[in-house]
Amino acid sequence: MSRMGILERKERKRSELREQILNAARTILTRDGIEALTMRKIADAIEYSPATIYLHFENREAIALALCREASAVLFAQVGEAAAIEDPAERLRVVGRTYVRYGIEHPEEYKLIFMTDSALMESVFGQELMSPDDPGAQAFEYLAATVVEAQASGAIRRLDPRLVAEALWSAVHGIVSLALTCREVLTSDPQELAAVQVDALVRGLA
Amino acid sequence: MSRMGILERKERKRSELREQILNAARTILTRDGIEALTMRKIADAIEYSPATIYLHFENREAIALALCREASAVLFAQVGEAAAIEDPAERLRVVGRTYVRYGIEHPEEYKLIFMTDSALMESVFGQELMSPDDPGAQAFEYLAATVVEAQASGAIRRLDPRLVAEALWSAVHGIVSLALTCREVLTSDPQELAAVQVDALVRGLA
DNA sequence: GTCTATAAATCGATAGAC
DNA sequence: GTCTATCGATTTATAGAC
Repeated sequence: MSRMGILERKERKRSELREQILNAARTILTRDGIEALTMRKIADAIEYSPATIYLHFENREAIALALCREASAVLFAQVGEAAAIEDPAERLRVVGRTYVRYGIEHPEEYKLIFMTDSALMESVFGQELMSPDDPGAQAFEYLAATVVEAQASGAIRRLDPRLVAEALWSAVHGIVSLALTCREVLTSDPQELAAVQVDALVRGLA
Repeated sequence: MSRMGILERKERKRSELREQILNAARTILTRDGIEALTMRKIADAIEYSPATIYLHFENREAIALALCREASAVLFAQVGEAAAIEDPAERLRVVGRTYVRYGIEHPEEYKLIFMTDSALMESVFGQELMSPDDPGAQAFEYLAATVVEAQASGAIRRLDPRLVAEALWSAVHGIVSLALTCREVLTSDPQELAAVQVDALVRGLA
C-alpha cells in the first residue's frame, strides 16, 4: 500500500468527521435554531467530546458560518431556477414567490442568513461587503439584471435598477421576516401574500 | 400630617424608583440593544444593587415588556398622525414612510417590538394575539380600515382588506428589518426605498 | 428597603493526560 | 485523536443579614 494511499485514507476519515459535525449541527439548527447550537450538543450528537470539535473547526462561529454558506447556496439555487423564464417581469414574480417559499420552508436557515447580526452575513456577501464574486452579491446582481431586462422590455419604469431590486427584495423579506417572528399576527398565508405583493409591486413599478 | 399623606409620599417614592429603573433600562436599550440589558447594568446605572430591582419588577422580562409597550405606543402615535390626511391612498403612503422613519430612527426599539421572539410581541398585540383592545391590534385595524376607505374611493382593488394591509405592512417592515440587520448590503437610502416601494404598491393594487 | 453573598445554570474554550 | 477536567465568564434570581 502506497504512502499516498494511507494519507488519503486518513484525510478521508478526517473529513468524514468534519461532515458528521456539520450534519449534527445542521440538524440542531433546523430543529432548534442557531441559539441552541452549542458545542456540547453537537458533541453529544456525534458521540465525541466537545474538545474534538475544535480539531475540525476553529470555534462555534466557524460552524455557524459553514451552515450559513450552505443554506444560502440552497436559497440561491432555488431562486436561480427562475432563470428559465423568458419574460423578465414574470421572472421577477416567480423569484419573489420562490424566495418566500424558501423562507417559510427553512425558517431557521433563513433567520441564520438574514436575521442574525451581520457578522454572518459577511460570509454570504463577502467581507468587503458585496464583493463581486460572493454568492450573495451575485444573486443580487442577478436580480438587478432582471430588473434592467424588465425595464428594457418596457415592463418597468426606468428608475435606478439597484433601488428597484432592493425594493423588491425588502418587500419579500418583510413577508418572511414577519411570518417567522410573529406568525400569529400575520394571519394571511405567506404565499398568497407574496403573490399579491409582488404582482402589485411589479405592476406599480410600470 | 395625615396618614394618607405619608402613604402617598411612600408610594410616590416607590414609583420614582420604578421610573428610574425604566429610565436606565431605556438608555441601555437604545444604546446597546435588548441583549445588553442586564439587571446588573441597570443596577449600576441607578446605583442600587441588583436585588433591589426585583422589588419593582418581577424579572428582566417584565422590564423588557414595559419598554416594548412604551416604544410601540410611540410608533403608533407617530403613524396615527397621518389620520389627518383626507385622501386614503395618500394616507397609506404617508403611513408607510412614517413607519420606516420610526424604525430607522429607533433601531433598538424597533427590534424589540418586531424582531424579537414573539413572547414580547404579545405585550403589544395581546396574549390572545390580536385581541381587539390592544394597541397593536388597534393600529392594524386602523390600517385595514384605511385600506377599506381606499377601496371605497376606487384607489385600490377589492381584495381582502386584511390581506392588502398585511402586504403593505410586511413590505415596509422588510425595509426596516433589512436596513437594521444588514445596512451594508441594503445600499439605498431607506426613506427613498420606502417612497418607491409604497408608491408602487399602492399604484399596483389599483 | 437595601445590601452582600451566593446559588444554579449556562456557555466557549483549553490544558494536559493518555 | 480523543478524552477528562476545568477555567473563566456570564447570566438570572434568591436567601438572609442589617
